[in-house]
Amino acid sequence: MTKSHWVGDVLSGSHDGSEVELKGWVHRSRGSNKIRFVVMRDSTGTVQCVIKRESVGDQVFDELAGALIESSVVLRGTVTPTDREHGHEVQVSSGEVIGPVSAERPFPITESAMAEADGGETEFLLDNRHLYLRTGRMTTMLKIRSSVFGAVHSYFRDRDFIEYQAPNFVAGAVEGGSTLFEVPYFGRKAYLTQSWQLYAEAAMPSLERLYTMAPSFRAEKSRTRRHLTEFWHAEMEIAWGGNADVMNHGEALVRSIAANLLDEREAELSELGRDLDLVSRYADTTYPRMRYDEAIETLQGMGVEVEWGQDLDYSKEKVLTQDFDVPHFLTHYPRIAKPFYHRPDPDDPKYVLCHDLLAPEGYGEIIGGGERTWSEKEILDRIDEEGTPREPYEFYIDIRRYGGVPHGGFGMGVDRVCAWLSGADHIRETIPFPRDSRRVTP
RNA sequence: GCCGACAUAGCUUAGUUGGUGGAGCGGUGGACUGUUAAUCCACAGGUCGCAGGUUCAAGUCCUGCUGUCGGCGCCA
Repeated sequence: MTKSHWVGDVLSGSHDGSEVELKGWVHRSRGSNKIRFVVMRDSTGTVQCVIKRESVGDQVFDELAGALIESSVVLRGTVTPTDREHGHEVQVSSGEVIGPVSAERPFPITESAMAEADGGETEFLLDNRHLYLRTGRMTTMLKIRSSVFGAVHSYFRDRDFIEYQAPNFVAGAVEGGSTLFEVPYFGRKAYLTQSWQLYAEAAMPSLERLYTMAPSFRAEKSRTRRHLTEFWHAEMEIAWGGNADVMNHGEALVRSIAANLLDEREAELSELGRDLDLVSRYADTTYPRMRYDEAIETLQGMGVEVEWGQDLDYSKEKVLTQDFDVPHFLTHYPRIAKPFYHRPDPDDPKYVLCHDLLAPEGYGEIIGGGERTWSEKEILDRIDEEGTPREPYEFYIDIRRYGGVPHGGFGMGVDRVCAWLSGADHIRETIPFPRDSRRVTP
């Protein structure tokens, strides 16, 4: 039952002049009662198949002519090169419908639904996400997504990082408590994890270089093109490394993802209308680093009202990044703006050793990371200074009690990187079944 | 949590100062031997989101509700 031939190979000319058996779905169908053109789709592309009544006989012709859009079919025939639009066609000699589509319930996603969406997403398409997945745009995006995921794994594995898994049910928060999803847990309360980080630090003394790519959950009621409540988080942690080491990995990772996309998915990027020169620039250029103070001065110089000590919200980020043509690192935030696990800068403890990587074109923050507070005294001071209770973090503090070492790591929003590199209008376009504050179905 | 917009056929939509809701796509039937979102003819398909109100009369005006979309705060 496996497939012997693929549409992509027909299109590339590998099967010119030979017999093929194509298995796929009817993308479009048109014709007369003597000749029928079925544009067949499989995961590798679409090809026009020509069915003539005189060649296949009445029974086969009528069966295939009656196959509505998205019916699954098998078509056998000879591949012929052609000057017409597709370059290659299949002259069908036989075939059959495998999974019909009934006229009472035709495939609901029509040209009009697609045309209006234009890469964006209507309520209708979100409601019919399970069917929208098989359209050209989503298929292309999912291939790009797969390459991004593959590039992340390759980057870390090529550098001897160990992939390491943390639990998804957790007892405490990494970020602010208000963004936690609470779930019933046998009469107690548990939460869905927001980050792998705290549990990764526990394995840092064991593995020294570790990474993961896993979902994180944040109950933010954010309704923006950059937010999901369930998003894919690529995180890493290294022992014996400081802020700059971590940042170097962040930059190298993002650049290798861009380079890999150009290598593997140039055609798909072009299909989405992405400017390949931009992606090349993201792969080839060094990402500048700017201290928080410098960013504040720049913003103030632009007339933006911002005070030292404030975290930079998206409106500020947007102004700051509008002139950037590559991602920029922002480093050394004031310690009052960041949580306790960020290590204060020994040169000036007003600041912490951290960094955010801001993507250009308004795609926002794609990486957040830094050096961890690693001595027992320092971590206890910072927890108390924040007014955070110690109890839930005892296991985390223990890591410092038994041979603490300098270490650090970052988290990268994989879906955001997909959105940015593909030029998507909305992060939702990059994930099969997006989850946000108002939608958990389908 | 806050601000804004929208809701008409399966889809995309038109609908004027309030006066018997139209079209394109998709579907059905028919015509057509090379179509490219095929074309042409015909047909079917509507609780105008829900509930009230104003009016002789509401898709249209008012109020409430629901849902969705966009944005902010927060973040990756």
